[in-house]
Amino acid sequence: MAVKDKGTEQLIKDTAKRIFFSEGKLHATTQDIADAAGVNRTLLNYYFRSRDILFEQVATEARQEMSAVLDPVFEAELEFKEKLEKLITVFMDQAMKFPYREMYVVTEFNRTSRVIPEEKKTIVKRFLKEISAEMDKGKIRKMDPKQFCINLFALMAYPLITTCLNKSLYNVNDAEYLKLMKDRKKLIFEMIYQ
Amino acid sequence: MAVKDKGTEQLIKDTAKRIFFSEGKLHATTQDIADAAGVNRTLLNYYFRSRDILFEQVATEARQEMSAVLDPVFEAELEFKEKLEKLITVFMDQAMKFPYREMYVVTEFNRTSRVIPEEKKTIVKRFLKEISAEMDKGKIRKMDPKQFCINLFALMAYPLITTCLNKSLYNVNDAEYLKLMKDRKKLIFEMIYQ
DNA sequence: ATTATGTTTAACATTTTTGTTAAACAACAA
DNA sequence: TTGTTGTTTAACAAAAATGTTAAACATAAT
Repeated sequence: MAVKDKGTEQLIKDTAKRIFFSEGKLHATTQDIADAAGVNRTLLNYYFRSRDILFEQVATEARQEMSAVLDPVFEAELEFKEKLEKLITVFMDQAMKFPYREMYVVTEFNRTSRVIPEEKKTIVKRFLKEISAEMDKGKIRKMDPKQFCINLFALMAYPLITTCLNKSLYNVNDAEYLKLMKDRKKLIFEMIYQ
Repeated sequence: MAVKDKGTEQLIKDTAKRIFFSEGKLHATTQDIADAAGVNRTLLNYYFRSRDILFEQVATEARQEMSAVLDPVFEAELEFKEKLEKLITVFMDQAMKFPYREMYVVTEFNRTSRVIPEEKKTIVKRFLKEISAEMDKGKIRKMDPKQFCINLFALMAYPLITTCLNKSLYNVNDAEYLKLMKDRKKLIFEMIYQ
């Protein structure tokens, strides 16, 4: 019945991630997750003690996966232009796979007002400096570098957390919306980098 | 104790809206709402029969309020440039007051995959045509009009649903973030209209 | 075959959240 | 006063979600 390859513990976590981050059911119950994983609900307690711990663990891994993918790009020794292109590609590929992960992190953050680790803030600060330097060079429109950063992430993240609404609003099917999202990579770059 | 001016029923709805849309506690319990309103929880059942009905009613009003504010702008007899400026001002003022209303509508939409009324789709179609015409005039960068629309709403909405996260990430206080958001009105316009 | 170990299950217990009822209360009219 | 209406409350009931326990099960080591 259950796929035992990677072990039940991993299966449960993967299922929880799928339900939360791919299907967007951010408030699924332990029973929902157990059913989707094809295991007895008790196993969630056996492996994770409590629902809160499972949720926290999954959320932490979500943040870590996001960092694991983005940090190397932020810290890469690349020209700003290349870094920006890379960032857009990497972020959007992730967000297309887990359209609700971003939203989950945001809502969780609102709920708990978690503290952002200094190391993360340092990365952001360095990126803001790079943006500033690029503005001085005249490569991008002059503005508060924070605004540039906010624009960038807004353009990347929002269309993916509103996928469902947009498909309905603009009358496009899955394939067409996927194409729109793929096209956005180039489009976003052209919008913010001149 | 309770402010009885507008009646308890209205007080409960207003409190629910505040908790959901201003404070972002999208999954507050009936007890949470009753406490915040300073009334007995039973009153929520007395006035609304069930939690679901209260939630549905509040969600419906949220959509109506959003429409009441946005539709007149969409349908106004204005030059595209003026319409766009107006739209940005109106939408962002609303979103600053109820930063989570947008997110609530999105998550609710994901959960229930509600059908969007034809009348709403018509408004969107007309707006897309206006965008198209403006591109032909060379007033805005050429692209799929849907992409233009997606960009616009992304730039307006996302920074407000990530307020909490951004303040922490960029080390800015409430006042500074408010200024950033106010400045965005002009900035967004300049970004998408040349 | 037996023991030991980790895994899974069913049955039960607890907690949290929601819904119902009947009675108390206040304001007002007859 | 009494009755009427709508509002509020406390006590209770029910449902939903979560957590615990002990026993069954499988597998491999002794």
